[in-house]
Amino acid sequence: KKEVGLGVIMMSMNSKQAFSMHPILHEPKYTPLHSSSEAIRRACLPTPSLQGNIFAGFDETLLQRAEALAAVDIVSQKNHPFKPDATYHTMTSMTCTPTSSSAHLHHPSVLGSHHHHHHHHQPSQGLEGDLLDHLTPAISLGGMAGPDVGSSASHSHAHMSAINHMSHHHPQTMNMHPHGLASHASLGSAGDSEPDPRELESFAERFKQRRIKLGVTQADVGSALANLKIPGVGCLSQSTICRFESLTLSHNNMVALKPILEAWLEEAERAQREKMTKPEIFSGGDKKRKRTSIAAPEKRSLEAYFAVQPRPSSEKIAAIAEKLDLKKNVVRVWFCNQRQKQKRM
DNA sequence: ATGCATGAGTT
DNA sequence: ACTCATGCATA
Repeated sequence: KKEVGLGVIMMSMNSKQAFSMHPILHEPKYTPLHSSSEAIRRACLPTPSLQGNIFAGFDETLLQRAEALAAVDIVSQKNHPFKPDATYHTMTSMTCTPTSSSAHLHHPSVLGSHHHHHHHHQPSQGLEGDLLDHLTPAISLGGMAGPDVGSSASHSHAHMSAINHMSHHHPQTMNMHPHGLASHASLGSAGDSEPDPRELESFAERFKQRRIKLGVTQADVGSALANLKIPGVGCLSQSTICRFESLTLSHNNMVALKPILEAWLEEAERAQREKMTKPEIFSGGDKKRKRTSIAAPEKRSLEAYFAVQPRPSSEKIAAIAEKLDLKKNVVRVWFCNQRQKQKRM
């Protein structure tokens, strides 16, 4: 896999923007593909095909039932005086974050690739699914302490990450390629990879432990990645580092990030002396985005709907939104995020 | 540590 | 309009 193949692969794929990216800054990208197997995953999920038919007919009924289910406990009074949702985005102007200087450089994705077929979990039903399972408590290392580490927390930087991305081919048809990232050590196997969750799990744990030992915060790691100058890698947020450590990322995402964080770790340990904080470039004021908060009762209803139909149609979303007095977009995004959540490791 | 959101790339 | 990788804002 590796880059060589890339060109070829890309071309074969769809033409379009194989090399997409922005003109200028761009980044090389190699890793590829992701999975595609969305379809596969879907198939694995419970209630595959039937849903369509069944639900199609009873839609409304089901919705009501789901809601009733969800409302069971709240039944009586549930009037919310104020509006639950409020999507206030305050970000007026501009779209992107101001901070980063440059215009946009987005290019996101790192991704990984492929495979997957893991089917996991049980979607719904049990309801919620709350996830917090893991063992590790929270640690929260509050301060870090370490060497210098600026700790400063705030940095802003917008996004710039850039890692690579690619595309892939048709979902079901093929599997694509592997990502090129290195890593595969063992076993050879033909080409690619082994996703091995075990190793990822142990690496994540080791990573966290060594990071703490170095006295570096998750945010510091994220911004320090840019200093590594790895081809398409820019910095990452504290959120992403946190998710990596707690394994709350998709398997592909974990696989793609591992080599990067591994590289940082080595470098950081080698140069234990200065890693510095990034110069924060703050550009002045920004407008902060306000986070929408969905109230508990509404959330319960959404969960009930999700258990019945994780992928509601646009019309259903609209109906749900109206019923719960939430904006349609908020409901749509909630479902997207919920689906993404069940795919995490 | 997580909830809600954005955006590129696909479908 | 969706999926995925990510991030800001926040609990």
